Amino acid sequence: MAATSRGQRRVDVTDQIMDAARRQLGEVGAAGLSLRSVAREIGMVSSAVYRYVASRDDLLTRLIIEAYDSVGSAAEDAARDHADSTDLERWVATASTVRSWALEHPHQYLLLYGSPVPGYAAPDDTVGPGTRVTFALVSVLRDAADGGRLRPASTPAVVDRVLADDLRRLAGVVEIAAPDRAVLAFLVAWTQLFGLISFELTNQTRTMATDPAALFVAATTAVGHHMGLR
Amino acid sequence: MAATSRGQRRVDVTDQIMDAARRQLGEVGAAGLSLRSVAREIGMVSSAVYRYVASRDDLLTRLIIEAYDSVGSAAEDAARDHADSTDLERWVATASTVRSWALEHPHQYLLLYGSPVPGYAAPDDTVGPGTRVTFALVSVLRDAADGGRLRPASTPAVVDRVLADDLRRLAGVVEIAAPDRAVLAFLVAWTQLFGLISFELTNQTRTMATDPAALFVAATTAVGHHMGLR
DNA sequence: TGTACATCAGTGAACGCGCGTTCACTGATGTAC
DNA sequence: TGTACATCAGTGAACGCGCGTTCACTGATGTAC
Repeated sequence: MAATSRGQRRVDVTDQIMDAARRQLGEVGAAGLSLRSVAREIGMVSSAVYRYVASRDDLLTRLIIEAYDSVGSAAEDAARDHADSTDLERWVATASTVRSWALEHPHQYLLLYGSPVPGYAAPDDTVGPGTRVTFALVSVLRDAADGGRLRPASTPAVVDRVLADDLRRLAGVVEIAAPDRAVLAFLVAWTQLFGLISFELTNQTRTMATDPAALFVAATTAVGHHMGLR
Repeated sequence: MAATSRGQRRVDVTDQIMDAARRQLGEVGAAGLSLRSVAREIGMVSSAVYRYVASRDDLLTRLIIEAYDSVGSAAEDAARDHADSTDLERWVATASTVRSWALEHPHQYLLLYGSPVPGYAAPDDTVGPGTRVTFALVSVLRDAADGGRLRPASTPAVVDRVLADDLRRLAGVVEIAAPDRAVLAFLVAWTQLFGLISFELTNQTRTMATDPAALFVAATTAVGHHMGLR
């Protein structure tokens, strides 16, 4: 019996394919990723990779799920590891972890949060993993709210009936007991977070900050504070 | 003499090329845009478009500049048209105009603020037009500051020396006389704005808001208020 | 106003490339008895 | 333990496609005298 059984070899080769795909994603971006060049890289004939992957779209889907799980678990870890810090510090730490992940895996980040890949429609399997980061971020707010430590700033109430309903519904979905304006502040914080990361990655902030990390921390602290975290 | 002189015809055909390119951008995205299909659409042979456009990259560059100018002037108009409103209303109006433009031209927006196009590097000509939107947004803050109407919220000062220098330098570049924390708040507002728009366009907020415009206004109002606008 | 020449727009063929996907095949690895 | 058969991984050729870009060419539009 060989040291590598048929089953073992199958997972090894699948790993090789995913590794190569991830590497190529990092070089040419999602739109340029091709099965043929993945096959070439691991020394296989192009038709052979069809034994492991159903199609190019299937490969993209796997990369997406993998990436979502990767950021997702990084964020979850950060939130868990900072359970003893102040709420605000914990928020900044979790957000910073998302940023670090993005800087380390720029193309994977852009695969998730950049332009849609032309001709590709993400299947429903990607939705679940996609919510992990957001839930990790929300958990910081929830714990603060549950602990009665939330001090949301009072902002002008431009929240109409429909929006108020949405905010309350959202609060229910993520199971937090926080006032509307805290939920709204979370949405602000959430979009600001990804907006700044995206701008950093696409160089829109190029000339702005000598120390981008410091800017990120300052911005994240400000919105976290505004959300009511202390 | 023909009604259409050689010179006139030249601009007509160039317009046709740009129109077709813009349309195709809207269908296949920037990565999928091809000179050959643009030529096909306007009933020309592919080599003929090289009389009007130096290369595919050149076409992309023109589309980018055109798009930057389009959002830029829309934002400038909005800021000008609301010069008599309150600062906060003016801010929300200008931001909403950017959002509307993005919803009307999603692929042009993504060309500017989505993932970089693989194999394409934007030349320096795009930098100038690219700053127009940002300057239009900044002008709202500047006018409020100049009028002595700015009431920036006090946020925890996690602004170290290096960042403070950057913020002061930025304030100089955009010629506003506002405290560090207002400049920081502007960067928050600016990234939040584009972050939310990007999330709307890529459907990340799909299930969240019944009325996305209401959410946008509420969010923009909150950050505008936080920036010190009233 | 008419002629000679220069400029320019558009043609069609070609080069060389890479892509996703299918299919009949060989040979090795496993399984049942 | 040995043999017969089934399963599976990988091969190589092929299909049909679209792409960017170059080049020698024709014929029409302009310009100078």
